[in-house]
Amino acid sequence: MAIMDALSESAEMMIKNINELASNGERVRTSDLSLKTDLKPASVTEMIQRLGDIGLVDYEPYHGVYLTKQGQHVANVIDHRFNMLKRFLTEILGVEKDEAAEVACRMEHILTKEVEKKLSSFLGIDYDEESDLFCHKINVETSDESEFVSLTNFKEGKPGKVRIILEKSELTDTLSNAGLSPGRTIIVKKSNGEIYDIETEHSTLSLDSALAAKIILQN
Amino acid sequence: MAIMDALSESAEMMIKNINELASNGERVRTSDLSLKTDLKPASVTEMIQRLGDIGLVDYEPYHGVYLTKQGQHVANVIDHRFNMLKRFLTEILGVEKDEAAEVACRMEHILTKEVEKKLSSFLGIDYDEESDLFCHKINVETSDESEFVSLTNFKEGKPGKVRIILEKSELTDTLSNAGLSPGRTIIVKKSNGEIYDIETEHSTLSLDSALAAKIILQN
DNA sequence: TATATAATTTAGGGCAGCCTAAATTTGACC
DNA sequence: GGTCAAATTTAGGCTGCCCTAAATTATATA
Repeated sequence: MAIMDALSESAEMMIKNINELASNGERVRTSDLSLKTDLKPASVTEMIQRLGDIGLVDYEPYHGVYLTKQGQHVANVIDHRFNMLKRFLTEILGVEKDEAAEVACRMEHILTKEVEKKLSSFLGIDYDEESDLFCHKINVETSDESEFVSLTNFKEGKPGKVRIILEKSELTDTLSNAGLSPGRTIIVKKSNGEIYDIETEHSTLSLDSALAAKIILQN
Repeated sequence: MAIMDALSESAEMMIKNINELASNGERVRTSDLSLKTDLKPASVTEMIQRLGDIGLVDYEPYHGVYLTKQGQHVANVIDHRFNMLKRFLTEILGVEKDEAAEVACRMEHILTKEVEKKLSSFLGIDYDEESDLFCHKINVETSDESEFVSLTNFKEGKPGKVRIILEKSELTDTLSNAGLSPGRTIIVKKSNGEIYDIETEHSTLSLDSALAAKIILQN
């Protein structure tokens, strides 16, 4: 982990891009990295030489690079962090896909291992302490069919399942009694951005936007 | 907002620190900024000169700086982002306070306005579109007494109120029936990191850590 | 296999952000 | 009001990361 702490955002991005271009077993070429990173070839060369010096890539002049075991580990960690952050931004916050990807791409270099673990468990991903990696299960449950969005962003008229309730007031019990609790299915009947009319399995109710924002649904 | 996009992390940090040292109406001195930022005085001078050039601070050589209206706005935005991020990290993810502050301090420079808004509404903070500021209410509800942490991190023997349940299986109803649902008070009787023995208002039960991690409590 | 072209690297330059060391200015005290 | 210590700025250097232009190497093709 001391490895990761010493890497700059630029260095990590290069490793990430090498990993993404390394589909087959062949070395990744400077020109391909240049295209993907929007850096000039000379800048790519400079960076991969530096990465070679610290043992993260195997660099053969004029013939490209591949990730070493160490480099692969870094790539895996970054990849996992990116996926988690993007999922959080889109599914929980309701940020639009492209912007979520951009922001996640900046944030991925900042996360600590601790925050990574917590976010992981928040999103319901298992972490394997042994291998120090938890990349395997990340995409299993993620289908475009089923997205998590806040009630304020949820499509009207369609049934949605309540997945998360972020509640700080005493209204919680009221909501639960009305059928609005994790696991229940509800329908957003009507909304004007201020007030949200909800139909639950055995009741109807209205919420203000502040409260609605705290309820996360899955379609 | 185009202003914020052009600022480096270093520049934003300097503005943030100037703001924090500007308790009274006096100019903030180079030496104080040097101490607070862990930069050498010469480096501080260099940065505040640059900030002066772009109109974010009023810089008088040998006499320190204060934030201009524009600079104050930047400081407010950063401050708000920091508070939101720290709250999210501690209350929602259960990250320890100091680490949360460190990570939030890095992330605050990356957030876009869009993500800022979404996170804001996720945390239940109102955003005033008119003034383009939403800093006023951020600290109102934040008391050190009352923190949100996952059940796996919750102190044993102390009562806690269930605030969030992240549940993906059919166990939700069973938990609800047993008294473990948002709004209910429970006590973590005993845990070994694997199994958590819980006492609810009208029942007792055991959870595995995977499930326990999905339950967020407030003390 | 010689050569033209494409790919890559080297050389050298710029900028941001840090540093140290050497001026410079301020302000307090006699 | 002069002097001296402390605070501040200037000067100049270094590194990371980016660039362009020139040199070098690889390779495809005649």
